[in-house]
Parts: sequence; C-alpha cells; structure tokens
Amino acid sequence: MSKEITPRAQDYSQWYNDLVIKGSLADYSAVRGCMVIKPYGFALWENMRDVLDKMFKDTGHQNAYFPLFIPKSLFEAEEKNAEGFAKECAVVTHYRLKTDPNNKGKLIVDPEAKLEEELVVRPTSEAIIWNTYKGWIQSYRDLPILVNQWANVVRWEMRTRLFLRTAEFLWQEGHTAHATKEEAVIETKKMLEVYADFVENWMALPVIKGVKTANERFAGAEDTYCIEAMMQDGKALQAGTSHFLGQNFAKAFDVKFSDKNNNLEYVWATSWGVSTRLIGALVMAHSDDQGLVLPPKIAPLQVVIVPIFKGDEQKAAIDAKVTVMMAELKALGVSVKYDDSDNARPGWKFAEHEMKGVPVRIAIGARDLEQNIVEVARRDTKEKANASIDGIGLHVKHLLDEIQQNIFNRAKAFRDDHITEANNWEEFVELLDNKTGFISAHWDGTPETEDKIKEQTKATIRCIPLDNKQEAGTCILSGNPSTQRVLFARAY
RNA sequence: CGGGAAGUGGCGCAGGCCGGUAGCGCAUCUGGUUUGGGACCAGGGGGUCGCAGGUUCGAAUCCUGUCUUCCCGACCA
Repeated sequence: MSKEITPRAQDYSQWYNDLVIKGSLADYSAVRGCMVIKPYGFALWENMRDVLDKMFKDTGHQNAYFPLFIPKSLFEAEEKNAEGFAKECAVVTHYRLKTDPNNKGKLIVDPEAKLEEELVVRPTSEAIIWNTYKGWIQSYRDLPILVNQWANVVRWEMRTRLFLRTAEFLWQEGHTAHATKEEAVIETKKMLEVYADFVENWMALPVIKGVKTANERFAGAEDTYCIEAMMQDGKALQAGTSHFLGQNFAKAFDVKFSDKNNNLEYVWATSWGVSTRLIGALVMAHSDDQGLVLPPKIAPLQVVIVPIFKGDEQKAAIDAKVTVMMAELKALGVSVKYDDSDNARPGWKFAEHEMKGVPVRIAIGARDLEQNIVEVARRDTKEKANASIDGIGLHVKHLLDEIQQNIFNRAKAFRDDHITEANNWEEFVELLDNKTGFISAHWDGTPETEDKIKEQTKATIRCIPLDNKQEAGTCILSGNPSTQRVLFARAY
C-alpha cells in the first residue's frame, strides 16, 4: 500500500485528504457525502467528547436525547431558522418498502405508505427541543434548563469534505432556557469560553473569540458568538458557535413562564455546538508532510515503544525492560503501546507512527540496553535524543507537556504572523492575493458592504473580536466612518 | 447544482482510441534469510473491470442511463 502523502505545498486539499485517509481517521463510504469514522479517528473524537462532556457537566449541564425526526410543522415554526436550513434538509416521506412486482429481488417505496406529515431529519434540534420545553416550563422555578445532547445531524451539503463538511456529522448541541435576557447572554458567553478553553488547551489550537455579523449569524439567533481558528493555508475555520436566541424560539413554540410577580413572560434561550469538524481543524492546523501531528492531551495514543533486536535473546531482554517502562508510564497516566509485532521492521514502524501522529516514540535496542538508555523521538519537531531508562516515566510525561505547549505556540505564532491590517481597498485586495491569513480592517457595519466585499473577493467577516479595540477609521470599501476593525478571511 | 477528472484483485495504476475472455507494482499467504528510518530471495492465492441496460458471434474496451469520489465554483458548520 502506498503511504506517501501529497506535500502541502503541492496540493493542500490533497494533502488534507491523504492525512485523513492514510492517518486512518476516516474513510469514504458508499453513501453520498457521508464518511466512515475509523477506530483511530473515533478514539480521537471520544477523547474530545469526554473532555467537553466533563466541562459541560462542571458548568451545570445535563445530557438528554431528543428525536432524530422533526415533524415538518414543528420545523417550520421558527421562520428564520426553518428558512435558513430548508435548502439542506433530508426529508422522510414514506415508512415502508415493498418488493417490486416488476423486478424480482428488488424493493420499491410503497406508494401506499406515504406519511401524513413529512419528517425532517434534524439539521439542528431547536424545534423539537423547544416544542418539548413548552411542556417542561411553567414557572420561574423550572428555570434555568441546562441541557446538552450528543447526536448526529444531517445537512444535505452540495459539496462535502472529510470531517469539514459531511452530509451527516456528529456533534453536541446545548440548548438552555432562562428567565432573563441577562442570564441567557451570560450563558452564551460562558459556553464560548468553555469552547475556547477546550480548543486552545486541549487541541492546542489558538482561536479568536468574537461575534458574527448579521449576515453570518445562525438562522434564528439574535447574536452568534464564535471561535475562529486559522489553518496552515491561512484560511479561517469556524471551530465553534454559541448563540443567544433571544425569545425567538419561545415565541415560536409559545413557551412562557410565570415570574415571581406572577407575570407571564417568554423564556430566553441559547444554543451552542461543536462538531466532528474540529477534527478537520486539528488535522489542518498542526500536521506536516510526514503525517498527522496530534496534541498529546487528546491523542488516542501518546507513546509508542519500538524494539530493535536481532534474535530471541535480545528480544527477551528488551521485553523485560519495556515491561518496566510501560508500568511506569501507565502509572503516570500516559497511554503507551509496545509495537513488537514481527511483521514490520523498525523503519516501517517509525514512518507509520509518524503518519498517525503519535506524539512520542521510544526506540530501544540491544546497544541501548548496554548503556541503560532509550532513543526518544518527538513527533512535533522530529528531534531524537537519548534518555536514561531510569526515570523515563517522568521524562516522557514532561516531554508530552512540552509538545502540547510547543504545538500550541507554533500554531499561535503562525496565526499572529498571518493577521495583517489593511487600511484601504488596494491594500486589502493585495493582501488577499499575496499573503494568506486574516485581514484586520475597518468596515462600515452594513450588510450591503459586507456582501459586496464577499462578492468581489470571496472574503467574509469571520468575526468582530470580543474586547475589540475601538478606533476611528474609514471602511475599506465604502469609505464611510467606522469605529473598529473586524477580521476578514476566506473560510472553510 | 454548473465546469473538469476519475471508478479495473486490499491499495496505487496500465490496458480502452483499434472489441477476442485481464496485467504490473505494493500489500497478502508459505518457507528461508533479516531487523538502528518504509528489507531480500523463492513459491502461491486473490479481480464476472462501480452498477443497470443496449449494440455484437463475442464488451474492461463501443453506446445510453445511473451511482460514487476528487478538483474548481455557487451553498454551508
């Protein structure tokens, strides 16, 4: 099997596909736009999910599960939300197949089994959840409701890409209900912070926290907060969103509560989500031409040990040492695998584990045993160094921390180096054409201007950064006055 | 959905124009030698050529339809 990866410089898209497939994260399937997540990729997702799930629970949320199908009449209740997703909904219209009388052994949809009402396969769950919340909420004492769901959703995209945009994807969606606007806004921002914390400190991916413009806002939201990450080709990738939904869904589904003064009020809402798309972000942000580079804190496997030996005697001596090292590493909470399979030679194993992004590789051979050392190779820099077997556990544990930090620093340095200010239209266009990355520029605040810029350059406003510096300026396109810079980029 | 490319043993490809019953490399299996950056020798197994029709004595090859994938757009997390 060819294991060569297309170099980034040659074809960035192909490089990405190669990483996902040859790194054993996922595979194409027989289903249009849908991928198979392979065990290694799913282990990565499980690690991410577990950390996030704990963070949600630590902030007071509980998990629940709502139906995959949403009756069309419920789905259309919140008009903007429905409109926003209408173009990409899969719809169930029948509930039965039957054998084809004209074609033996084949099945056809039974025309007599047409549903009274079509079912929309959820592209997001606000509708079914708010329809449910109506029954849960009568009094201010029932609030807040802090619920999260881990689920799959379907969005029938025109063009799909592994992890970045698939017709079906896995995600979590938090849906909360509150008595006051203030509380809902606080919740929205809190969850944005949780996402930023997770993506930066676990995935080692620096993000910019911000607010979306009206054009880029979630359908049905009053405000969409987001974290934006930069990929190695300079394009932006929305890594997570947290929406303040106002009372839109409460009004659409008639969810009211009695407050302390016995006034009937509409409930305030938020929703927030991250998806398997984060895996795509991870791959594109850190990896290189040799394969994946995974942050130790969420890597399915942190350390691999490769023996190098001639004959059974040497193997036995190495095995004995490795057993001790493995115990030491495991006691420190490090995940480690001893790759002593006999069907591949060391060089092949080295390449294979680099491809899969295992953060640390330990090689141990007969001549190392004599000196009581091993060769420790780190994936992020590909540096190799000898280390004493005594105290190897702590040494590796510290190295994993260092790798985690280094991957983050590297990504952050790249990102900071690729955010450039543009002060007029010529500079803006020049930067887009000649330097990849984000552009910080003044904008007059109107959707019309934003649309025109998108039309002419394919660049969109990724966000208005939170805590943005206020400064007087003029819009790069219209020349109208502006009070702050916003971030533009071409995006995934 | 528009433009381009592609689908042939597990993977990567050749063959196709000019129809005659499928080949190469890697992987795999057996035996042996090997093992400090993707080993070598010898022998073996595995494919109704994406799917469905059609033309023909005969189709991987020609025709029609269809599905899927990749790249570039429009749409989007």
